[in-house]
Amino acid sequence: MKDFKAKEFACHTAAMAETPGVPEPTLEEQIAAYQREFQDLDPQVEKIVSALSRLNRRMNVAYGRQTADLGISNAEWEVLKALVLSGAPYRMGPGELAKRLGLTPAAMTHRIDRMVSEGLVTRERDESNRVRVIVELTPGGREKWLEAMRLATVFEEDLLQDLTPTERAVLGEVLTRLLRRVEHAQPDAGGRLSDLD
Amino acid sequence: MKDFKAKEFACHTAAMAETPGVPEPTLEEQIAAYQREFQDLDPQVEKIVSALSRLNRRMNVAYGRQTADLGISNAEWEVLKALVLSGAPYRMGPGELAKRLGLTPAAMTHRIDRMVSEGLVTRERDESNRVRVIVELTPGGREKWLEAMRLATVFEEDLLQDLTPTERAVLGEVLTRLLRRVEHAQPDAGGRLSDLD
DNA sequence: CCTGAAGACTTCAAAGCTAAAGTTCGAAGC
DNA sequence: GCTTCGAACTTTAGCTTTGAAGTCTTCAGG
Repeated sequence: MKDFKAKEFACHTAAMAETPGVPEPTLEEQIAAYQREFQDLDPQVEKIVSALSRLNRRMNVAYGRQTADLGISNAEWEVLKALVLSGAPYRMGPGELAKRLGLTPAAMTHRIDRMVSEGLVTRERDESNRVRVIVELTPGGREKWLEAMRLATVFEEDLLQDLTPTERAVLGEVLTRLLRRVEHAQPDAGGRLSDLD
Repeated sequence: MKDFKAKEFACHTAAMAETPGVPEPTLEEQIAAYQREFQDLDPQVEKIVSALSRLNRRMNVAYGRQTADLGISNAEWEVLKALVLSGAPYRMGPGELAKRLGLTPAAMTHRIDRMVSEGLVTRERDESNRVRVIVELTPGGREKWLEAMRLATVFEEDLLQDLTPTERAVLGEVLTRLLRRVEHAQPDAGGRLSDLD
């Protein structure tokens, strides 16, 4: 099952000292700094963009901890997710997976290697077309995904807990609209850089 | 100035074919798949979370392209940003920078190496305390940041263009509230995984 | 002074990713 | 039937980042 690294940041080496000198700027402080250094900036726009970015980062950290607790990495969770969402027999080719996750086929090969050795998926040649390879989720892999999902949904519900039904509806609608806008302006690949839908 | 790689994804090798067989699921399709595979899931919550994540990814891709056009990487842009936001003489120590960006001191050392060789920053020992090192933004580095900022704000304004003033206000307020909630629940480090405030 | 301890970087080996060059299999021509 | 092209992985070389082990500097005792 691999060594399974601690996965908790901020511990680069044995001791890392809390560094009282670097208090990490709040969102408000940061926006003030932006305005100081770059005059023609709409603070409202910057607030939205910065909050969105920070929020996403925090969420990824939270997901990373949860999956780490389950003994899988965030990278592995992404693969499990793609396979589960593909439905039914939970099978995909490495190339298809690579495209879905936004990484190169080479990286996919290695990632699958690891996951096969951990029993999360199986890899075999398609006998009806021996150029193809089939990656299939194992029951254990599916169970891991379910456990991760249970943790994730609890976290997400908790995160949105204070929002009123109206706020939730508006937030969902507005974000979807923004997403459509970028996807339309940028129809190509999804690229890398933190996926985790 | 380095080779300066193409930086355009989706071109893993010479030809990459548009792959008509993998249409990339829409947000709606994906949520439907989630509900199929995981019954007790609130579709509204999932919609918000997924849209947020996808939106963030697209934005990072957009930022990456813009900075690439300027001849700097996204990683370098983050360093420039931290230095500019620190204000005044635009100086920070490598350790401080590392903490701010959420990477290890080792990675910071290498990143600074590259940026020094590209003339974006200078590195020298603090003569009053020779254990410390001072990284200082060069005028050229500051100019790069300004150019990147100009592009970024144009993109951001364009992204939010369709939102009414009310929607902008609500979105900013709600996102800030969510951010406060996670930051409170998770006061520690910011971790890695796509920064880009 | 000299020594020991702690702090702030840097160096080193290993992991994971990308780009580019194989490798293998299937399908279309001649 | 043999050859050539193309598709779908895999392998190789080079980078960036991490974790752990130095190196250098400062400071507190003895």
